[in-house]
Amino acid sequence: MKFPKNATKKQVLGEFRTGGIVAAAKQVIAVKGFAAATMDEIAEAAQIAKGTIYLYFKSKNSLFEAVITSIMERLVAQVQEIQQSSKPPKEKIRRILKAMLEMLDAEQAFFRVYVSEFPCLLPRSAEGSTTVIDLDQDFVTAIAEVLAEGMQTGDFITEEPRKVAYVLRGMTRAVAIHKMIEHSSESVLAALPLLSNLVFQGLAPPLKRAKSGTPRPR
Amino acid sequence: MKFPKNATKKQVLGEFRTGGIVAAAKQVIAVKGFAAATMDEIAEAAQIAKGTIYLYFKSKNSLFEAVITSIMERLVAQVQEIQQSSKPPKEKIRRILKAMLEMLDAEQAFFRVYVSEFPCLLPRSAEGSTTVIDLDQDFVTAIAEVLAEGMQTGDFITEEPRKVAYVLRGMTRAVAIHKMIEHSSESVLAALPLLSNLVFQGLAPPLKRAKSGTPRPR
Amino acid sequence: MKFPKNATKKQVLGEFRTGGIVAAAKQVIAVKGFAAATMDEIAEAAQIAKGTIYLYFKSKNSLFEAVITSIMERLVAQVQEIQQSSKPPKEKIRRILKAMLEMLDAEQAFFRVYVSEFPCLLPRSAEGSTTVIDLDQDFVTAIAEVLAEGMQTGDFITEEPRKVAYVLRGMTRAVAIHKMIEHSSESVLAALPLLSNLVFQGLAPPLKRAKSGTPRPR
Amino acid sequence: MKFPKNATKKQVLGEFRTGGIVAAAKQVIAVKGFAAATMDEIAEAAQIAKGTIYLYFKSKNSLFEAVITSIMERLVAQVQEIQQSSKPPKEKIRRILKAMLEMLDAEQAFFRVYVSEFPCLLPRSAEGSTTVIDLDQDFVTAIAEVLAEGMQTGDFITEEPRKVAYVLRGMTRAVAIHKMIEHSSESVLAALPLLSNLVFQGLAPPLKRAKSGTPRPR
DNA sequence: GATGAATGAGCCTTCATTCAT
DNA sequence: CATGAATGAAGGCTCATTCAT
Repeated sequence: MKFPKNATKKQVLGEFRTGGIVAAAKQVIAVKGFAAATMDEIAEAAQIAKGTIYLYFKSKNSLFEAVITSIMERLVAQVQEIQQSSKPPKEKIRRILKAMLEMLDAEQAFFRVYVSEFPCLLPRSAEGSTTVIDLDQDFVTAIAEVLAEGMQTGDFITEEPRKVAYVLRGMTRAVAIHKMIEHSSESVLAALPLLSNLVFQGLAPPLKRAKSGTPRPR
Repeated sequence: MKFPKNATKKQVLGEFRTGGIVAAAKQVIAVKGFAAATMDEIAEAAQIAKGTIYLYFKSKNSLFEAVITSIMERLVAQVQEIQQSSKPPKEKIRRILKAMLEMLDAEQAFFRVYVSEFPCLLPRSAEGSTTVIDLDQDFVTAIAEVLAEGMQTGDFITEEPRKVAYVLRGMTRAVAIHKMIEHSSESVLAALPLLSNLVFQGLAPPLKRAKSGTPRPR
Repeated sequence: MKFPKNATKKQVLGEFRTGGIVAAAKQVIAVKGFAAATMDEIAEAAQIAKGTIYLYFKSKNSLFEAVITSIMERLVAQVQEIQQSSKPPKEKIRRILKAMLEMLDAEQAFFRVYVSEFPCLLPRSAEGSTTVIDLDQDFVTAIAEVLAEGMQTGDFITEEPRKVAYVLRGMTRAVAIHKMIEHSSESVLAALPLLSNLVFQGLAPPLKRAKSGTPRPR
Repeated sequence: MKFPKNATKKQVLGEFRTGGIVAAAKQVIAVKGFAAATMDEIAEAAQIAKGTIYLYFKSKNSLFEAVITSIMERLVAQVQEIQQSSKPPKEKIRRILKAMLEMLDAEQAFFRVYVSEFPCLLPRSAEGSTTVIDLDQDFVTAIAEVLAEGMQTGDFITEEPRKVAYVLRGMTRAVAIHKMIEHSSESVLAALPLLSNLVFQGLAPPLKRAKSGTPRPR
């Protein structure tokens, strides 16, 4: 009666359910925010019974963690792939910025909450898993390593690559916030040249510029 | 029976209570977050009865608005003062960055929520006053005008000063997030050189363009 | 220092305050109903401080009792005067009906609650005084005695004068309810002929009985 | 999984709960009055958890509406059935009076509030449904039409059938109030002959009586 | 006496979680 | 496994009452 297939079936079904619940939760959270999202609404959006959610998630908080994780995992994977590729550091940074901006465009609806209530969830992660924090660390680490690499190649001047990694992320988020508050119709990705320039010049070794002339013509 | 003094006394007492409640709320929110902070806790922290809060604030939301406003007002005032001063644009930007970083150091406990749930509150502000949004707009506008000024003096090259203003703020917040997550003991203000450099170089007219004079010759 | 005049003054002032509070309470209750009327509103309507009410009334309930009493006292006085006058019974009943209808017109605003929540207050009267119940009893008794008198004169045939007294009152109230619900612009008093007729004919000794003597011959 | 039976089971359970809650609410309200009745007490009386009530009723007010409606619906149905029957008008009125008095006996406990705070609830009905007002209108209309019918048959003299309909109801309520206040052990229904007589004579065309003799023998 | 700021018990309502079916 | 009715703890808010001024 118990084939291996059966186990697989269950696993598949399980992942199917899990995915549907997470997707539904993401959608509801995007509209209502973390606190205001109720299990009833999520269950309805997922077209399952409320009790069923508790077969796959220990609690509301663990579901929310899964939601954030599902977004971060993809982004972290992309960034790590870029980091481990064989492009020059500046190109890597450009691609990372691009990936972040694209994610912000894609998850725009969810973003309001993603940025906003995210740190609020950090303490709660302590409950069960440290996955969200861990993922965030992986993300930052990947960027920091690209920066460190760029320092060795002379592309960047950065004494605190980790801190700068946070700053890069903060810059991309800021663009999304700008779009959100000012109701811009322009895509977040459109800010890529602006941010690239800012970063490349900003992190460039100052000597060259000092050599070539004064910024303020007179 | 009705001296001016009497009125003053009440006003003073009123502001005293208001201030105490806001301070208590700020503290509780800093620990628990907006949603999790309860009026009971805030009342206890303020050492008054729960009902008393409602003598000074219409609702939980309006109290939270007052908390955010109390922080933003000071920062906006500083930034506007800097903007209207007669310093060169770069110095203005440096001072604005400094003010933001100092605020983040001062409100460190509250910051987790300030950054985090801030956008979440924007829609709610519509309820009563538009003060929070308005303040935020004033804040961004002040920075954007300094950037615009810098563009005319040739210090900065920025086609979208407003968007860049958001980016500058995002960068300072990122430093606070870095400190928070990595549990750094270093002050947020310590990142001022890093950010100043990044911004000044990042926004500086590119060398080629600096050489050739006007960006768009005609 | 303590003249009799002083005492009088206090008494006068006391009654002045009491009257003002009762009037204010009546007005507020008329608009909001007993339960929804708050001491704050009453105080505001009376243009005094909330605490002052408690100098003259033990509690919200006792204030409400005073409000009802103030209305009933006048009506009871009128009815008793009519009862003790030397008019024929039918004329007395007519005048009593008129007095009740006029009261309902006069207290129209308050009536919604007077009729409505009045019995609800009866149990509460047990708290302090039995005045409201007592007044109501006096009222009913006066009418019942007129009916009894009319029975002796042969004007009415009523085996249960008390019960009929309640019915008469119920009829007048019904007219007020009709006006209230159907939003009639006609005065309640306009129903006096209708009610008089109904009562005089309804309570008149039946023809057969008048002729044959005993109602059930055999 | 989804038999019609299943649906029925739920429906049955739902009606069971609804009925139990309404019954419990009716009982609590009868003792405490509308305003003083708390959801806690009602839940306890219904032997369910407080939250369960909200599965079946949107709010305290809607529960109260359901309570009143549950009583009125039966009465209105009875009265309409009587009105549409083929009895002579006088018999119809007698039966309507009987139905009203029986209802008052049956709902004696609840009556104090039914009469009392009922008009107070009318404005609130506007919130959701107009059912309570509608039912009341149907009730009055049915009676008024019987009266109009009686006018055509020459049984009654009534220029304002609607107003008289209110008066008839007011008379029956008065009997219940009499019983309540005077703590009579006699049933309310016992007043049927008294009221019938009063109404039939009171509404009878006066000419016949004038013909057959003088009301006041001398 | 008069005031009105302060109190805190108590209310309605929500919603995460459970468990019998 | 899935369900969804039931639960009950907890929160925001009101308001009658008190008391220091």
